[in-house]
Amino acid sequence: MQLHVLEGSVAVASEDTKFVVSLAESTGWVKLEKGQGEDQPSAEGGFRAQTQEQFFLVEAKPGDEGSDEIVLTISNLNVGEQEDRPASGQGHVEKANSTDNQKKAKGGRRWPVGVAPEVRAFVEWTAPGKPQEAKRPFCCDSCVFTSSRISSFNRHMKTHSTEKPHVCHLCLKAFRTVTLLRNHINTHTGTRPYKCGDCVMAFVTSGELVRHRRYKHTHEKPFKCSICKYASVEASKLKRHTRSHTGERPFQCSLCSYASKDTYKLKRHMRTHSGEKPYECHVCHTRFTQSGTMKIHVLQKHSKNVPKYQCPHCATIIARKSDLRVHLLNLHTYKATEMKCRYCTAVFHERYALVQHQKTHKNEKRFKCEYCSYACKQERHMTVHIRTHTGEKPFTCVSCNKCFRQKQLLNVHFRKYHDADFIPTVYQCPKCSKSFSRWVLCE
DNA sequence: GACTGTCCCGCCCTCTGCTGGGAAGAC
DNA sequence: AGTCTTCCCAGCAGAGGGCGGGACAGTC
Repeated sequence: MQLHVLEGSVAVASEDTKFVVSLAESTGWVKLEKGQGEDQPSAEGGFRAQTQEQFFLVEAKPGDEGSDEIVLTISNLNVGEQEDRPASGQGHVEKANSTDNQKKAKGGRRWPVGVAPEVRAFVEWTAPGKPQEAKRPFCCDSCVFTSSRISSFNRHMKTHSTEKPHVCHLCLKAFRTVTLLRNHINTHTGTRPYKCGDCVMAFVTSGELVRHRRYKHTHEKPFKCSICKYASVEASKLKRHTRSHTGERPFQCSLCSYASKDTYKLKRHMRTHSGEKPYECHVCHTRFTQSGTMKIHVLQKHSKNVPKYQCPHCATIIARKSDLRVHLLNLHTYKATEMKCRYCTAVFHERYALVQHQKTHKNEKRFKCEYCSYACKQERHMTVHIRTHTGEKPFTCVSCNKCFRQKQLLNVHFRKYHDADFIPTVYQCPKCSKSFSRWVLCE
């Protein structure tokens, strides 16, 4: 008996015979088990909607003696395609670090060597209990890929291969397809076929142009955050944004406890360990770890018309916005606890008001002598003045025991009368040329 | 096979805001 | 002279925009 299997359907020799396709693991053969398949796809299953038919050669043999089984060998008629293709298991191992949707290898059956991927896909598709994914019968056993077309499936299976036959003659980098190689070579030559109609930008691939247009012109942001209003042009940006909600920090510093939400921040953070300062001020050649820091430096230090920030509550002008914030926090924030004036009984809840109030005491001669009308601004001056009333002279000369009310007076006395090296300052009047011990201008 | 759109990773940039050390002035 | 306060400044992290480019699947 000879059967052929149309893509997505089973053609059988007898109209009233149904078969269950299963794998004989020990031999690598595929069995069609006769007569158990009420829930199996029938020949009338209706999967003939393909434009391109792929044929398999199915050879039938009698099963074990006494059994009712018919053993079929299914082989791909497109032998030439298969011969160049490594076993898919190998491809799966190579692909283990590939993209997420490619990573999720299914934990299905172990296929013996020599069973063509198409056969596996078809058998998987017809396996008992397998939900019928309508019109996508070709399922990769190394990942979640499914396809309705054998051509797409065949092409997909090559992604599990390491074969990259198309090599760039400029940098020797290899690619799986001509298209990829061509795009790559365009990056060498600067060829940018996809030009933006609204600006001068041009790109190597159409995808880059589409993305550019979304960023710059259409502002279409298809990827929307389910938690906040954030929306992005790219899925990766939404993924990065989502980490600000989840707190996830996948990128761990190897030298400290810091972990970042994206690779760039980790790279930037590593400069704090290496001491690298890649940004140099073109004027004073000071180096900085971040470009933004340097930019602020240049603006504040080397630019005319430096922007200043006026405090909305007082006349203070501050160079940096962040410092204005500190100023507002320190001086203009309401404090529940009362702040008392150090000179009087007034109380305030805002530090700025307190400081302003205390300045009103600044020129006050708050210290008044209880013996005379003398008044002064500082307590230490009053202390000295009080001695004129009490007669107290606490500073005594160690050489002659003469006493003084002020330390400065004692010092002057000591230098003048007991210091052999003392040379008195002489002030000469420019008019009469007379000499004086202190500055005097003659009339 | 070629074209196209999508996805993903990576890189770099800007803007923003917080922090702490140091200088300078006030007290 | 010592202490306190304010401002200047660089360091550094958070968040997001924009682009480069490789990989891959759908379609013709």
